[in-house]
This record gives sequence, structure tokens and C-alpha cells, in this order.
Amino acid sequence: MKFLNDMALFVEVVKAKSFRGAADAIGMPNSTLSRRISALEKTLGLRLLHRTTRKITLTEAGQIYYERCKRIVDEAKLAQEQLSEMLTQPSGVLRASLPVDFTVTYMAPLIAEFAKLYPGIVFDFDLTSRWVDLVNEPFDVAIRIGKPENSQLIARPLAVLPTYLYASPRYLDRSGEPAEPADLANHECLGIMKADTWTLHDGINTTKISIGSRFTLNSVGMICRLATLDMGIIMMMEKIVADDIASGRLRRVLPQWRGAPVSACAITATRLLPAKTQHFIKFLKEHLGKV
Amino acid sequence: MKFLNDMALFVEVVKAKSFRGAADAIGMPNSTLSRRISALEKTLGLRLLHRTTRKITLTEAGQIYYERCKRIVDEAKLAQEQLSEMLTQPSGVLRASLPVDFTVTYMAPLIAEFAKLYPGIVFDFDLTSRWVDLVNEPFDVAIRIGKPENSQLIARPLAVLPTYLYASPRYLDRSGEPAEPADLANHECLGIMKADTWTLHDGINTTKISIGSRFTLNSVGMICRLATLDMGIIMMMEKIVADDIASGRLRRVLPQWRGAPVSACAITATRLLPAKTQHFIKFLKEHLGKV
DNA sequence: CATTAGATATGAAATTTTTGAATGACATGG
DNA sequence: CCATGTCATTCAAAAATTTCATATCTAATG
Repeated sequence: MKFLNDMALFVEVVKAKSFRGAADAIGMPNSTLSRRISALEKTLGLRLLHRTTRKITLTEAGQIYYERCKRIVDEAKLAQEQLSEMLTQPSGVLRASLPVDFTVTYMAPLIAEFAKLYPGIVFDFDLTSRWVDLVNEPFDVAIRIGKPENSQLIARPLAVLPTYLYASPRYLDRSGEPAEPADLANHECLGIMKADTWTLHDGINTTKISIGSRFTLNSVGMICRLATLDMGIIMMMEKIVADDIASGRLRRVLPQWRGAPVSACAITATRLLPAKTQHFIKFLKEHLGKV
Repeated sequence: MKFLNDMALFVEVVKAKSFRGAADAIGMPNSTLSRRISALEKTLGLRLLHRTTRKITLTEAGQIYYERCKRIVDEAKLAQEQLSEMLTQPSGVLRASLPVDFTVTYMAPLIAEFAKLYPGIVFDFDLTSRWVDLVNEPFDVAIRIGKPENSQLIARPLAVLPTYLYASPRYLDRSGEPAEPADLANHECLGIMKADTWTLHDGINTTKISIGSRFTLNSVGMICRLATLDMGIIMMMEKIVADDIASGRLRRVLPQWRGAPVSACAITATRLLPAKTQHFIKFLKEHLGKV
């Protein structure tokens, strides 16, 4: 089946009723076209075209073959169009893996808006804290906080979110209010996963402190909850703790200092994305930046 | 439309559910296959396959594309089969240009037999003495006596036919019986077209004599008729004059000598012939030799 | 845990394909 | 009747693709 392309060329020649015309239409030297058709005829073992120097006419075999080829080429065009529709008209199921708390707090309103914008898209979200295996699981995209580890994957930054230190008033009463970063060494610092250092910044200086915590956990919601239960100091994005701040359950610690900003990324297995995914990522990027 | 071939490869990969398997099936290095599919995906702008190192699965787009491609490849195979049927099953209209008298005398019985052998073939014969323009006129084959002049065409020898000299008894009574070739100079020698020499052969010696005739004509039947009307000596194939010999209207002249044998050729515009033409030429070659 | 198999990447050599100019043929119009 | 422009084909040089060998990565296997 190495002559499929030549079939398309043959169709063009028949349609143009001339090699030159077809060559111009395709944008190909007519010499190539001539040779390609000859090759096709040779592999078929039959003449398809009667060539007079001035005109070409179909042979009996050519007539039959042309009918077939036309259908094939039309089918191919259809397939092409159908795919390019996938590529331009956002529709279908969008499967995404999302981090739990970030999604609930930051992304929920955006997703709602996006869903309104593209009624053709159906959503299948998996909220999880684990770094899903995009290669094996059929996710179109994963949103993660932090840097991607696997270099095979394509990561697009969506937003950079500043973080601050928070603790409950009662914890601070009990353990004392730290006055400078170094004081944190004597505090219970609740970090996500196994992060053992915090980087702080006051606009001029950057300082790294190593933190020790009795808790290792992978849930943002959970460490916030622990903080409200007076268990320690957390480094967190603003909005996540907005409610707790408003209600007084948490309060900013070391207010001149801020934590290292974390970045949210959209991660995909490939750059060749259907429209639905492209639009989703683009939308998030545009709107998350302003949050 | 430069990716038709890749579509066929894609179908193979999906069918084999593996690059290696497909590569083996096609007989192509899997590296090429891999690159080819990647290129296809790139031109489409969409991933077709989810690759895990161990397995491949279709993406949503791949699924849709595969359905289409399978149909296209199947269509192509069908077209191929249909043509190869033309190539092997003799059928259709056989358009041939034939020389008048040779066909009536020599070929008629063969054609009758051939027609019986291949009921699927319909015949469209044009009996003419002119050398038809095979390039411009849609003949599948032309049968001609003598050597082809145009080297563009493909000539296949069918048979070599000996010729002898004949004249009517009354002509010989009137003009005298030639005893040796040189005597022909004093006779009316009726030649076809503008042949101005005859080559004679007696098994040992070859002699060329130049002939002059008051007639230039292009019909074998006509010069035979002229001969029976006592107008001169002719050089002719045996069977053409068989009836005239039997009835005594003509009689052999210089019986030890024979003319240069003429060859009958099948002439086609190309070597890429449908089965009907191939079989026709083959049949003529096999049977004309025995005549 | 080491091993195997499969997909992909890479780079150099080999092969095929494409190109662009040249060629030859033919119809048209002066 | 010849000049001219058009068109298919041919050919050698250039470009692209394929191949082959090699290497890497990862999942499944034992």
C-alpha cells in the first residue's frame, strides 16, 4: 500500500485534465507529477491515461480506477476535516486531574465560567493530590502545584501565587509570636509533603530555614485544618485561608515576610492537543493570572 | 494530501496494536514507522495514539481517525483488486486496427476461435490499410505487416510469412514466363505502396531487383485482383492467393525463388496492457506461427 | 531485582524522491 | 509555412527519506 499518495495525485490530474494544470493546482513540479503517475501505472501494471502530447484521456482501466480513487480521496478529506474540527471546535469530554483544595478555592469559579463559554464540552474531573500518570491514564490535562518532575511531560505555567505564613491566635498565644524567620526553628511548621525547608522573602532579603514537623501529609485542606486547631504555622496561598482569616481562626505570621511563591502548571503528555484542552489551558492561564 | 500513505501505516499500527508488530507485518523498520506516525500526528496537529512503553492505545481523535482510515484503506484495496482483475480476467472492449486482407485471410479463423475462448471480450475492429496513430486513437492494439517505423511504439513480432511470385496464366502467355529474376525487369511488377525493389531468394542466392510499376496502391486485395486481370506479377503471401491458385486464375512464377518474408507485428502504445490485449497478442503469436 | 520487550531518539550511510532545466511534440495563429 | 507557446516527458543534480546500528527509557516478567 505504498501508492495511496499517488492515487490522490492521479485524481488531481484527472480533475485538471492535464498534468500541468494539476501540478500548478497542487503546487508541485509537473515533472514530479508525471513520474509519480508513471510509477503508479507501473505498480498497477496498467495504463491509466492515454497521453497525447496535447491532451490526456482516461483509459478504460483509468476510468474505473478514477471512480474509486475519487471516493478514497474524498473520504480522506472528510477524515481530515473531522479531525481538524476536533482541533478547532472545542467539544467532547475533557478529562482532567486537579489538586483538591486549589481547585475548590481558586479554580471552581473559572471552571464554571469556562463551562458556560463552551457548552459543547463535558467535564470529567478527578480531584486528587497525587501526581497522576498522564502517560497511562487517559487524562487530557493535569493541573498541579509546584514544579513537574517528569521531564517527558509538557508543563505550561498558569499562574504564580504568593504564599504567606499563618497560624491560629491560640497557637501564637501558646507558642509565642515569631519576630523573625529564625524564630520559626522553635515552632511547629506544618509543611506539605516532605518539604523540609521554607524560603522566605521580605522584599530585600531571602532566607532559608529548615523546618521540622511531626506531620507529613499531602492535603492542603488538612494542614489548614490542623493550623486552625492550633497545631502550628503554615505557609499557604492567600485564598485558601481567606475564610479562616476572615473568621479569625487564622492570622498572618511574620507579616513582612512572604513564602516562596508556588506556581500552578497545566501538564499534558503531548503538545498535540485537541481544541477542548487547548482552550481550557488558555482560559486558565488568562484568568488565573488575575486572581 | 501528502499523508495518505501514512494513513495506511496508521491502520496497520492500530491493527497490530503495536509498532513492532506492524513494522514486522509491513516489512519496515519500526523506527521508520514510529517516525512516520509521529509525522502524521504532527501534520494533523493531534495525537492519535497514547504511547506507553509497553502498549499503545487510541486517543479519542485516533479512534475517530482510525475508523475513517480503515475505510479508506479498504477502499484502496478494493480499487487495487478491481484493477488486478482487469489485468488477469480478460474482458471489456478490445479495440484493434487490422490490415484488411491479411485479417480476412489469415486472422479471421483465429479471431473466431479467440472470441469463443474469451466470451467476456467484445470486439471493435477497424480494418484499414493505414498505419493508425496509436497515440491519438484509442486502439488497444494494431496489427501491421512489415516493420514499424515509429520507435515510440512497442512492436511484438507475431509471425514471419513467406512470399512467392504469382501471375495469371494469360499474363504469362502474353508477356512470357520469366526464367530467372533478372527477367523481371521486363515485366510489370505490382508492388504494395512504393516498394521499388524486390528481394528474392532461392535457398542459396539472394538477389535484389528494382521493379517499376504503373500502379501505386495500398491494397493487397487490389493488387491481387489486378494480377488476376492479367496486369502483372505480384509478390504475395501464400494464403492470400490460395483461392486464385486453386481456381487457376493465378499461377506461381519462378517457383524456385521466393520473396523476402514479411513479418506481422502487434503494435501497442505501451507495455502496460490489460489482460484482454495481452491474451489477444499471445493468442495470435501462438497460432499465427503455425499457419 | 534483574531481565526482556517495546517505543523512541539519534546519527551516518544508502536509497528514493524531487527538482528544474532540457527535450521533443504538437496545435495555433500570423 | 514557419514561429510560438503549451504540454508531457526525460535526465542529472539536489534534497529528502529510509535504513541500520546504537542507545535510552519504561513496563511487564520471572
